[in-house]
Amino acid sequence: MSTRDRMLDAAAHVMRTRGLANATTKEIAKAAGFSEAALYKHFRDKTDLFLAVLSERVPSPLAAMLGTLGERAGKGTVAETLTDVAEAAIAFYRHGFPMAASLFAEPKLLAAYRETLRARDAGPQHVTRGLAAYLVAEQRAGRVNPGADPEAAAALLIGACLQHAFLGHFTDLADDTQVAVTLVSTLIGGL
Amino acid sequence: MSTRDRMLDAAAHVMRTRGLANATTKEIAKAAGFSEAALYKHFRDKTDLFLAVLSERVPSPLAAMLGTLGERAGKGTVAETLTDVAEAAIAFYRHGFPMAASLFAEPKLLAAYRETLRARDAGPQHVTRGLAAYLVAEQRAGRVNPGADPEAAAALLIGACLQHAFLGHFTDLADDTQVAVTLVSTLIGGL
DNA sequence: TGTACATCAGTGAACGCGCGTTCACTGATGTAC
DNA sequence: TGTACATCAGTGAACGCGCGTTCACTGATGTAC
Repeated sequence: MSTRDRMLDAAAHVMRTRGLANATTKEIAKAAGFSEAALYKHFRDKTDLFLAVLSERVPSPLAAMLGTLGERAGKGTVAETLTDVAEAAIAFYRHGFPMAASLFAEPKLLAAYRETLRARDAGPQHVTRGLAAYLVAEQRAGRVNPGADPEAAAALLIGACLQHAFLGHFTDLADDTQVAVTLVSTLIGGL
Repeated sequence: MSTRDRMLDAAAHVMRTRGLANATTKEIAKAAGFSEAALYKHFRDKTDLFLAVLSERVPSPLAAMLGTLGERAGKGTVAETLTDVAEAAIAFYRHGFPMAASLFAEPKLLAAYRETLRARDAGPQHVTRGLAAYLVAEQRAGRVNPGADPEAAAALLIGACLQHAFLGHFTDLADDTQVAVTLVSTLIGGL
């Protein structure tokens, strides 16, 4: 593994475990096993390092899953597919939440990150959008109530997953799989 | 307004506009119109000041609304009540999100805040719980499908509101009222 | 093969700066007699 | 009413510290002839 990669891993680790405010060059260098000066051979400054971490160490298994979601339209039951999506979303948000939330402490870093997301045509809104596309396909296949609003339905499910992941950082919570199943069946059944 | 109140207002304002990382004693004192030294006549240290802001300047109109929700059971339509709740939740989360999220940059501050919430028996999980209680009442009144899971339904709606407020900090979004109405009708109708 | 030089990843020590915090102080207001 | 003192909110200037960043340097590796 390259020096740069080790630095990115170390930075991501420190950011996650100690928080953005305590992710100092000293801490990151120590965790990576290099001198602070070495950081500046690979990154222009600390902001450059943080943006690289955000771009290269905040993977999107969720986006990957949503990409293949189109192929699942019409296969299995809708409930099964939605439950898989919900479980993936919960796991993804739980892991990513602290780092993403941290950015709100540094508006300039947040703005810079928002800009790189925009350039890559990525961002949090694409999760809901991907799920909505799947629901549209299932609607066409007659497996989802034609009167339902796919965007809203996707927002309900993904939002509940985001909140569940968030609450996990405040209280001990019920089993994730259980939660995913219950959310999906309630969403499908209506009130 | 007392000096202390002006300091709390100033601190809250700086935290919101400049971010937690830039909410220095110098900035806060300047915004309040006092010297930095004066801050230390009213708060033991910076952490004490921040915790006071969190306790006294993060109001819970949402909690207040949820408190009176019990009285609305059986009155108006369920959809109307849920839409009101959704609108209030969106407004509340949009305003409070940046400050709450910031805390994840300072795990020690987050832990201290979590502790004060615990002591007051408050916290983010109470929003969903309050809404769930209302839904249970409506179920008893036969105005909500008895097969629905109230906790899950509340989590879907509140979660979608939280996510919508969060996304508002990333992209321009549709009108809040419109969103609230669509979410509620989709939740009620099912898939 | 040996020698002289170039390259380059990484370092230890120092830098200036802005931070949170404390200090001795001021000046206005209240109080006793 | 005047005088002497106590109280107390607030200040300007200074403090030590840890931060991000830079500097001159080292020592290993590659290359030319």
